[in-house]
Amino acid sequence: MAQAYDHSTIEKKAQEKWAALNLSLTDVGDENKEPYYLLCEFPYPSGDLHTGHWYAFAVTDIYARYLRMQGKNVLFPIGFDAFGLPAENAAIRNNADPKEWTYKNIERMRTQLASMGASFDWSKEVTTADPSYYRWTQWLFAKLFEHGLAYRKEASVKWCPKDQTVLANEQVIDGCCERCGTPVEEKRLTQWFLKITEYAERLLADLEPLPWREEIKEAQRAWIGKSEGAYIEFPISGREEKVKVFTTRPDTIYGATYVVLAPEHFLISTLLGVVSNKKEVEKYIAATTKKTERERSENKEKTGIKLEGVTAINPATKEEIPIYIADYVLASYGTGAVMAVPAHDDRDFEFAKKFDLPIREVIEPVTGKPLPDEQFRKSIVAVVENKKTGQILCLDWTDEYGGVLFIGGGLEEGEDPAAAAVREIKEETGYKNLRVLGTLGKSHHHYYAFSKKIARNVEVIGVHLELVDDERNEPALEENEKNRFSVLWLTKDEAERKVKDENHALVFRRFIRNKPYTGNGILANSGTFSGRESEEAMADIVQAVGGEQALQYRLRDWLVSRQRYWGCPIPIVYDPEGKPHVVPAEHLPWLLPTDVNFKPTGKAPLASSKELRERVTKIFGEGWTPEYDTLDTFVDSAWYFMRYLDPQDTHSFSDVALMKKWLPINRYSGGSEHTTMHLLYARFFYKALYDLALVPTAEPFAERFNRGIILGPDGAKMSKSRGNVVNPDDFVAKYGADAVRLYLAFIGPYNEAGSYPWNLEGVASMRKFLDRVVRLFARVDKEEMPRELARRLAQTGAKVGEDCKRFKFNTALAALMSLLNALEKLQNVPASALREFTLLLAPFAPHLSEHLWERLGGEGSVHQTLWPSSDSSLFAKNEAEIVVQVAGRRRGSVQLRAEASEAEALAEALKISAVQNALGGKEPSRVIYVPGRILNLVV
RNA sequence: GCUGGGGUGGCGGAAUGGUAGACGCACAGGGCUUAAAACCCUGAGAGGGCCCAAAAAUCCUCAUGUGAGUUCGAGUCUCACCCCCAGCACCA
Repeated sequence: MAQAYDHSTIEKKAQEKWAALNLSLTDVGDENKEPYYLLCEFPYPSGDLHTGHWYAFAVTDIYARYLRMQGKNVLFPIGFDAFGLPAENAAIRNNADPKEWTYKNIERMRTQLASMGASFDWSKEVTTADPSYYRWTQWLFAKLFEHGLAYRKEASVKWCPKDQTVLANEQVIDGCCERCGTPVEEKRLTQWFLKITEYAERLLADLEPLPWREEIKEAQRAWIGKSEGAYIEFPISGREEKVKVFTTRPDTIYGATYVVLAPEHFLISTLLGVVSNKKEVEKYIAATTKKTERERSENKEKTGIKLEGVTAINPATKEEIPIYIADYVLASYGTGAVMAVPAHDDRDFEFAKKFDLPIREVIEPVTGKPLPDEQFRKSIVAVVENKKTGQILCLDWTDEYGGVLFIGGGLEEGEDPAAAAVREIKEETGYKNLRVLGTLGKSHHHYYAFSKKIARNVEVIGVHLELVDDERNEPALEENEKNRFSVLWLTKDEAERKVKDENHALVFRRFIRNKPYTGNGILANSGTFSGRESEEAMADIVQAVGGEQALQYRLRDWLVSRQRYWGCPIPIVYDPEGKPHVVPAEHLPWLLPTDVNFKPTGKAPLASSKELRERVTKIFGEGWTPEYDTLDTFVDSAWYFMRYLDPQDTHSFSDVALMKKWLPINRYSGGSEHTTMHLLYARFFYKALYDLALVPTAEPFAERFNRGIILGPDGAKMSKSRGNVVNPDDFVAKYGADAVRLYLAFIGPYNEAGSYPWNLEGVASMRKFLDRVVRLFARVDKEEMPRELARRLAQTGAKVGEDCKRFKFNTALAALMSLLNALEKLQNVPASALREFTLLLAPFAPHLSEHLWERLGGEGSVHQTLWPSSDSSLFAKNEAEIVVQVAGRRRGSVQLRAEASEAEALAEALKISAVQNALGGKEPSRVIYVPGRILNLVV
């Protein structure tokens, strides 16, 4: 074999050595070294280590090893997120014990994780399915319950009919179960919730100062989904009840021409007594509640039904307006009821069109910015449609300020806008037969008419017309309008693209695209508020209609009940009256019973346990009953990083002093798929504990890095069905773990969530690099280190260190490769240079580096040695290549002393013939000189 | 649709406003070899000019999605547009 070393022997030996030296064992009480807590998301013990695991753990391990060489006391723990569905599903399939399945997998994964050379501190291992762990999950749940942060309510929940369980909102993707893809159903059950909504504002605000990548923060913000608005009550005519709505646009209330309730709205049952179309309404509600979430959102065609015989009163206009029920209003957001303003909301507009409801414009859009000395004028913009060809009539203005516009023109004193539109069209195009389809409310347009050199403030009325036939006269153009434009018929798409004028575009959008105006503007038809700016008047309007300013969040409380077996039992028992009580601490861990039937029956598996019922009776008395649900596994993983500090603690979930010392976590490395769920839950949980004075800081993670994903060699996501799954073990066997680590580090930047195809030649090329390193070591000699080489090593050391800090392992490795290229060119390779090279390589290829370290006669382990400190005097260069540019283009370069003066540099530069050529005999009019870098001669 | 992140060779990717394409893959030519593999050396963004001819060096032009702008100098900053990816999405 042409490989220069035997990786299996070397790797085995190195791992044994590290184990004997307790290399990755962290003394968390150490007071001498600076603590650094490096956390990886812990794996689910699915049984086999795949490429994703390697990418997650082996690459982060590089950083752990680097930090140790920086003299840091590094805590780099690992554990298993061991509760969850796959174990239970496997158990159902094989009629086995989920516990056995899980622990067998954990055993297997421990060996596999060790094989990558990851320097985890196994003494801190945590397994969420261990009673010694979940005892504290239960304890923490009890704390939340005692402080009102865990509560029970009957709620409409997402139910997966296949897995026979309730799901969290987050586990529903496009209306389907995240795990099995089955469309979810709605079910009303009494469930446990954690009050994450109470922390919405702080989860949002505390995100701001965190130095995380914007995409991570933005995803969390979107998930929390804050909006500012107001609650406003709409009285129901002749009744006590009121419809309370949430709106972000109280300024549009004068345009609210109906009210809509969600089908689940609590008022409906009362109102059903008085409506005259009770049967139809009930039918509609039955039909919509039967629909799955998916069906509701898939079919965006608006449906709904009017409540006949009852009306609401618009508190602003005092008008009676109809009440509808429609499933486009969500019961779970705001108040489950909305005031509909069809003129200024897309959804209400669509609904109003379908049910033929009045559309009242109360916002006049404003385009352009007010200018000094404006001339006021009234005008029209006419959008003429030829329904036969689907084209729109436009004018192409040929003068220099022109462009494509619709027909526009001034309104004569007292003239009807529609009539003015017809007149303008005739004058400018000659078309005779037009039908007016509709007109729009006013908008305002500020602009500067260059051709006339005046600023204008135009009040525009949009008119929509249809061309009846092609009959046409000569246009009746005024003298100054002749030859200044041509008539143009454009398709709708062309017209949309070519008509740039903002105000014209508004009219087009409204008539042709059938979209309402949803922006701000000047209030109209709004009583005493008419004429004011919509944004500015908002607060006054809320006050005038007796509303209250309010915030709403998209985030819902966290549903944590699961009707599954393999999870942490909820530590709750019910007294004979059915009131919940927490299981007292002395009875924790509240063990998961083993005498259960976990075949999916639609009932919680724990309900089949005789032992659990007897346990409750025995401890609490006759008539007491257990809670049968288990906790969402996201609860288990919301606090595991605290347990790592003190995993065997039997008195507390973690140690106060250690938490104070080690939290917040310095850097949390994980996958982008956990940005919204796990990361948000963990932040919430931590904040709740902070408020109970159980943890020392308000945020758990100082830094968060999302890594990317490794794709198959074909550039597609790895999947068994595609047959593009790469098994890292094959590569480890052939090229060694070090080569695989190197390849994953080199594949792309680790500090961003990109996606990188696995190159089948990649690992081999890394092995080639390592083989070259080994061959280089055969050429070691005792020469003194030349200064130039010492500098090169120092520079590389600094570069590699910097890149490691930024998780840019790809460029760190590139620097090492360049260094190797340079070393290979040397006649004599000094041992001291090889020693330093080994140190720089150690975090990346830990096994081989250990071997080479021994060959060089190094003491102890290379991984216990400090990173080479660089002598800063080495960085001072005495000579530098100065690039010479003429007018910003490179024309050559000169070698100069670093401190050379501009005059010296210029003199040298002028000797270059290419520079002379480019100057063309002229003297440079200006010289820019950046010492040590560049000399730019401007002609 | 909204929000965020991107767009650089055949590919993965590099570049504090200062030599664009580091480093590597794939590729081509050469060496070693009976031969192949392995290994080593060399080349390479595209185009052009120079030349009897070929090769190399040197030289010139064009090149970081498109178009404009700021600057002595732009992959990097500003504006507009196009495209890709991710998150959210009937959230009032």
